[in-house]
Amino acid sequence: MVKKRHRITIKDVAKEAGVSPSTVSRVISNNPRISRKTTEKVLTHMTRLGYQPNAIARNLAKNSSRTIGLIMPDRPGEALLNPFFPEALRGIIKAATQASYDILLSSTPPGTDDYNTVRELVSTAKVDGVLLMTSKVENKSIQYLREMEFPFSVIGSPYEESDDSNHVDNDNEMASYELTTYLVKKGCKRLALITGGRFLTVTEERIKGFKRALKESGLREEEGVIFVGEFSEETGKKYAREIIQAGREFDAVVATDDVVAYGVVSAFVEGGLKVPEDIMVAGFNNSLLSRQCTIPITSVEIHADQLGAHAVDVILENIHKGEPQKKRKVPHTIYKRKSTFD
Amino acid sequence: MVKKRHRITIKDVAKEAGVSPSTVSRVISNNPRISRKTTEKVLTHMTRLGYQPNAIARNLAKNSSRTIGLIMPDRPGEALLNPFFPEALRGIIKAATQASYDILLSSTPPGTDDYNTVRELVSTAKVDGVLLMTSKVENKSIQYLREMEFPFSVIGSPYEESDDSNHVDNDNEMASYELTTYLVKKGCKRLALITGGRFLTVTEERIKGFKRALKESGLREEEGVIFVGEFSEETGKKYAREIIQAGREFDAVVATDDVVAYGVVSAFVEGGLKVPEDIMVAGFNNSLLSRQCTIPITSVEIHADQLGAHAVDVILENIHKGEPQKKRKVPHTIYKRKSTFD
DNA sequence: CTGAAAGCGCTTACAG
DNA sequence: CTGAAAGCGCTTACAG
Repeated sequence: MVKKRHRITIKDVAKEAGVSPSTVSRVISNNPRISRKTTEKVLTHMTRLGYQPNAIARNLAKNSSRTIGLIMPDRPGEALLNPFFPEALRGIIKAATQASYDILLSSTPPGTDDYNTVRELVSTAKVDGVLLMTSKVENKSIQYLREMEFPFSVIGSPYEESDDSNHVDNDNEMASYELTTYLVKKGCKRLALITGGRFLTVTEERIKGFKRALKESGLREEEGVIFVGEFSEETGKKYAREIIQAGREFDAVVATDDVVAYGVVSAFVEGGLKVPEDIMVAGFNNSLLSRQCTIPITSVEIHADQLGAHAVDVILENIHKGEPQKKRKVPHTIYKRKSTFD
Repeated sequence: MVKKRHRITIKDVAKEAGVSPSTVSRVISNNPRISRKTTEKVLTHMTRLGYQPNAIARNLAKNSSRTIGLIMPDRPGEALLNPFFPEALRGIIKAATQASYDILLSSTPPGTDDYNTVRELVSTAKVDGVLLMTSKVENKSIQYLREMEFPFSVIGSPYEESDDSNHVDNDNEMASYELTTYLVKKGCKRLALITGGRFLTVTEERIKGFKRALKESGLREEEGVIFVGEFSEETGKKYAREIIQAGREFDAVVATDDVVAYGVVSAFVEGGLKVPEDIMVAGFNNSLLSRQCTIPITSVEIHADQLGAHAVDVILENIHKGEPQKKRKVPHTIYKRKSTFD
């Protein structure tokens, strides 16, 4: 049941305005061949009747949905830990709205593969393009989308060596390089880098940037030590304690995420070290934590909203040009806080 | 350009299976009147051809989009401050997916009114129901949806005295009551409540619960003092300092949000007070901050995911029954942490 | 149990 | 500049 409220259609408008539905349709789509006079007449009746074209019918006729399918991270818990997700979403929505595209939200039930969701969206014609926020490594979805020549984009970077078209990411190598260089300029001479898993592209890139910074700053490679861990406070604490106990005289730690950096700072403070006086600490993602903890932590803002907006743009270009787009890099910003002041 | 890849349709399947499109359609929708034999034959060809019904066409024919329009908070910055938003989203997606509904994401450009977005979604037939996550107070959208008898739901509570059907919220009065009672049982005898603006329903409800707890615990009304502020760290610090300077002997502070509670704790510590030994502090929302700060803060978990899931359910019921649904309350959980241990 | 036909509300060659 | 007609890919009374 619910309202049987006669939905007013293009025919109603046509009748009222004394023209054919074709003409009304042309007015709707701003077809220049319609005379001013007719256009105005039709418009008058359209607004008078409060007419809005039925999007579904239009989509069917035009064989396009003007909708982008958004595939969310499969581990939603992760999304809660940093502001990345909602910020990216904001950028996505803004860019899509601007282009008059809608966003269809999909998520992959835990344990399931993105692939099924993506296939469903594509094959049911619900969307004109797919935006993958998922960081799944082995990505069947991307492969499928390429094979179907279906417009898409991915936030993040692909495996090394693989095709990076349609990807949107920060320049992680550069960010790591700049952050490290900044610390060296502050006088640090022996630096530790705590990364996430080696299988992540971002890890490789940050290591590269870290090493390049040391080299270009004239430090020997041995002055930079790399610790591999996870995106957790525990990882930070663990390596910080190790650093203290080993008595290795580090004067700076760069952590791959603020949560890790936070763990590092905590353990140092507990261990009697002063941050930043004895040792400096910096992180990535400019999270709430980095700003609000007792010793605010210098951190790299990755501009998640821009990542999202660019990802939308890539899809739109892919749609319009009919071919994959070059990888896009989004600039970062380093926020300097107490943890690296002297 | 782009793939002209002949999309396979119901006609293709019909031809291959040697039946009419009507029959294929009935197989798709599990119509029981089709013989087993025919059904199987059709299914075989469907899977062989990899056929998927075109959702747009189906929606047009059925005059339903099987889509819920999600209206996001208009101040997205706010969403970043606590895990509410992504968690609610998770619940929404889960519930919608389960019912095979899609989620269409909309946001209101800053400064604009929700109302326009809502109107557009409704009048273009893009959605079958609208879920409002916005906490806008003066809500034209709700009024409009009611007038149109269009299915919807709202996360949050309406103004006092106004119609609360289709709303989903926590029992804020009860949560506040329980938290306060817990503190009194811990031995606290003089309590402060720091709230958000008085114009918010949630504020009124928390005040009620706070007062009721004092009364039922046998404390006089004067033992409970209410401070009105904002959802900010500053508010917390300001009132904490005031409390210290005035020398008023409080032994507990309940803050309406963890950020506020965090501010309170910081100011107390700076002022030489010990938490929880000298004074206990508790907050709401069980945010990352409450768990990870130096002195972890007791906090009320509002189960945002459940709020989201229930909001979807309300819409679905509204759709099926064709009438507004009763307000739903989602239970809360108090997480006890160091800030209230003795 | 199955099919032919009309319809959902638009768009767009085609013809004038 | 405008209209009649066919079509987008489904669904669903109606008839048998």
